[in-house]
Amino acid sequence: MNSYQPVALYNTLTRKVEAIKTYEPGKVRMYSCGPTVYNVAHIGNLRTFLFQDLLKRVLSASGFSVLHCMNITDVEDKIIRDSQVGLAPTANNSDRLMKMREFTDHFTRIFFQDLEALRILPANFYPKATDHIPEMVAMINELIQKNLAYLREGSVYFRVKDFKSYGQLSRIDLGDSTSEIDDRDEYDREHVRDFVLWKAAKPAEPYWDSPWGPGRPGWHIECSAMGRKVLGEHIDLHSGGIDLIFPHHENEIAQSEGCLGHPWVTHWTHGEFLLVQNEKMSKSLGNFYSLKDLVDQGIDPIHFRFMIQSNHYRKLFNFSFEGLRASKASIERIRNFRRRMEEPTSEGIASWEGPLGPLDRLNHARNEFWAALRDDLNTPEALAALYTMVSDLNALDDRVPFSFLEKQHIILFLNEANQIFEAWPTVLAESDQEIEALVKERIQAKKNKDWKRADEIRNQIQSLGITLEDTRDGQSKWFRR
RNA sequence: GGCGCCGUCGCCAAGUGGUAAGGUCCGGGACUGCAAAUCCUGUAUACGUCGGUUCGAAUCCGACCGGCGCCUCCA
Repeated sequence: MNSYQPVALYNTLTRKVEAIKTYEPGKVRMYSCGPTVYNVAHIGNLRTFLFQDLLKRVLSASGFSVLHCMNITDVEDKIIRDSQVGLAPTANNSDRLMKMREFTDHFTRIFFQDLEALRILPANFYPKATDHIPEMVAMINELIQKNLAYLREGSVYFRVKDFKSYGQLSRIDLGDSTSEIDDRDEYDREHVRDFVLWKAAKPAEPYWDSPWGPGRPGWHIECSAMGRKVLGEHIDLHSGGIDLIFPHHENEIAQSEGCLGHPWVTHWTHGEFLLVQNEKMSKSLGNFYSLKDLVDQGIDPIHFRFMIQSNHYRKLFNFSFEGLRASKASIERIRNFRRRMEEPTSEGIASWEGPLGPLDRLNHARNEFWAALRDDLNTPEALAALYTMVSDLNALDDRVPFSFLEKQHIILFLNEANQIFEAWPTVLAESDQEIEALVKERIQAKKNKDWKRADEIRNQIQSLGITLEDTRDGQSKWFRR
């Protein structure tokens, strides 16, 4: 039996922070709404994926084994619109499907590159919608048999009024029927709230054959069908951006629970938006930065990762380059401290005796760090505990140098924390013969009080991305930035 | 119009009833050939405004102001 620490997380379903309950002890089945691959992801999308990464890492570090499934939406209106450009009106369906696949493959590749650059842990499964048409068709059939769906002109719709708990997640009041008044619906549904499960194909659109004629799945059904196939009939955790609460997640619940006849997802969790210049980012507004845009400006993806991870996932966050600089400086502080702990210990340094020594302070910080993360992923508070420890131990080490053992314990904790933040190295820096030689030459120049030559060498070394630090004993340390 | 979120030091941000964590930036000092790193240090009488509840409120209640989101595709 695994031992694990409870993790509390805000549940959109209950609007409360509550401990994650798993269907199977110690094992979290987690489903995340992934990208719609009709363009490169913008940094707002990436914030959501970073939130899911944070959640997974905290769960893993707390002793849970996480089975994670993230879908790739590779069929949808915009994908069809943008992928069919250049095809002759007479093109046949297999050409159209192939063209669409080429189009989505391109953006899917970029998506995975972004995940890698941001050190987002891969999911166990990345099912694609177009690979699961039969599963979706089967699920729609089930809903029709249960009288929760109906056919209209080659399309199939979910009958919302017959799913009694509809609106439980988004708290939408179905009693408000004013919206029906001006209903002049293009799809001829029974009710405006009804949503499409299967969309009849229009001319010159790629399609799949179905019992209801040629068409393609509606947007919501893929998550219900693939989640069920991959993770089963009881999902512990389902996550996505806050905008997916309605209608997407509400509709997923309707479809899945309509079929299963029992609750499907225990814990729903949603990440807040990222704003840029206090405005919502969206692909349709065209005001978005991609990760590549940042990299082209010389920004390290890790700095972006850290900036996002140091803010609470349920709070609106305004992206700024100033914030990025602050994040970079914060990371440097931790890296500097880590390097200090790696330095060799002088002869005869013993460990602290009595209370309030470095290990006591370390343990205090460690407890606060994990408690904050396990309390609804409170990263700002977790990092505050870490920074406080860094300041505290820097000052203490100035007065009473740490022993080798003490430093080793501190490094272990930094490695532990890095399992979440992935922002500082966990291995010793490598050495380099050429740099070593230049540093020796500079030390000699310093001894000769040849400051000009000493500064020359330092500039040369710095241009290689290396920083020098002179020490009291006339030696010099160097490391890569 | 309906539902909901947010407003804490220049910037970021924790704290949600007991008397304002932390980071960053900027200034002063120590150390230093100069840097870098590190340390020390620099009045948040104060949490959008106004009222209320309370022995006590940034934290609860009400009103108002400001910003934002969802209700249609959206991370």
